[in-house]
Amino acid sequence: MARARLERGDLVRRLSEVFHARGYAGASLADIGTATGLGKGSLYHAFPGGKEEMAAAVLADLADRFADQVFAPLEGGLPPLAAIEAMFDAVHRHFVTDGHICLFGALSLTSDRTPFRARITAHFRRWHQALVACLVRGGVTRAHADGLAGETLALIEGGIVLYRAFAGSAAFEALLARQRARLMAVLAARDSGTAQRTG
Amino acid sequence: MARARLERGDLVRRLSEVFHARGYAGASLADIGTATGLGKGSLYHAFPGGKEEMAAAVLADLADRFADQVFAPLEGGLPPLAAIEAMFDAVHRHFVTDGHICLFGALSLTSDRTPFRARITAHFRRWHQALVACLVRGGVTRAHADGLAGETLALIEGGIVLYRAFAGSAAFEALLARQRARLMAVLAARDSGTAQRTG
DNA sequence: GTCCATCTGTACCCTATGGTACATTTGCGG
DNA sequence: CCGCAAATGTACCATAGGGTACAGATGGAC
Repeated sequence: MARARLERGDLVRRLSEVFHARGYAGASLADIGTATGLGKGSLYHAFPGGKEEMAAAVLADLADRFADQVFAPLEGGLPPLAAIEAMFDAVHRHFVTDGHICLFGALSLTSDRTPFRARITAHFRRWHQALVACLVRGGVTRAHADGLAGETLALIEGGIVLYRAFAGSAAFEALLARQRARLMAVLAARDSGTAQRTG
Repeated sequence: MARARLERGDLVRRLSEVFHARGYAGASLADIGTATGLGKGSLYHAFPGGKEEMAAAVLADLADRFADQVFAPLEGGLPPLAAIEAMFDAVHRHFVTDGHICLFGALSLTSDRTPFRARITAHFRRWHQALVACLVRGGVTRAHADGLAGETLALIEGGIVLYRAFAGSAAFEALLARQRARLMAVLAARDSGTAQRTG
């Protein structure tokens, strides 16, 4: 069998870049062909479902990455403090170091009736729940954890908007550091039994 | 002269809804025609520049609204506390009551080289600066104000992402209330001379 | 009522779009 | 070296895309 020119992982990464740069509706097959160096034949061989399947693959890849690097630490047995540090490290690595975008967020804003709506909701819901659970394990009340988790997600997603709007990661990185410190402080306070409120 | 079927304001609002629902690239002239009830003739009469001019008009309208309802209170002579309340009221009204989206944020995420890049940057930069200036007038140090302003913008933009992802405004409204309270607390603390840190 | 600029719908144009068909190449298993 | 399935490029298709041309409708000014 003829070897594929691109490993599937690389191919999906290229696709991710195209959708990132042009948006789903804005990414034409010609763009995709240029970005991947592949003709339609190869693309439709790899993704018989066409553009929609390509985007689905990118989303699935993103979901996997998050499952491994973000959700697993939060949901797993790691101590809450370490889990949250791991989450922020992963987020920083993903969005700053690797220069990715949150395609979930972009698709969420872009179109009302995207075929990916369910995936988007599931992604954020899982992230939120994992973070809440982790904070609760760290001794935070559920109500307080709920607020903190929503705030954290919003800061990250909004940070990415500003990241792109300002064409620089400084503001985004500052937001990450700030929220990381806030969560650390809350957990530390709970740990030492103090009833201090930070929200 | 024949009277236009739609006031320009209404027309722009309809356009806003279409771009909101489909994204810029995803909104076809057919969609726009359906949403406005106008044929191409009328549309191109009102916007000779086509789709791009339509989107520019929507953005200009949005910018005007923000200038009036958000920037003016912050930049004007209003007491900082009242100005910030006004800002949150306007944001709530705009995004929740009126059900609008932040087209700036959506466009920011969607495509790298959009012709609206400069407008997007300008919008967020002005908002950020106005908020910083207002907080500084309220006695907050510039560095602290800078952090708080970035955080506030990110929470609002990220809140909109979650708003749409969860298909409900509850989380967004909670975020608004939370951040409003936080800024109020900071200003109140400064006002009473306390050195309390909240970030 | 007439006039004329404004406004509007329709028919049309060219291009780019997503998608298909298929002949050709590639390279592992034997 | 051969066979064969995987992988690929090219030519092609039907349609929808944005945009233009233009004839007709509209309605205030006079």
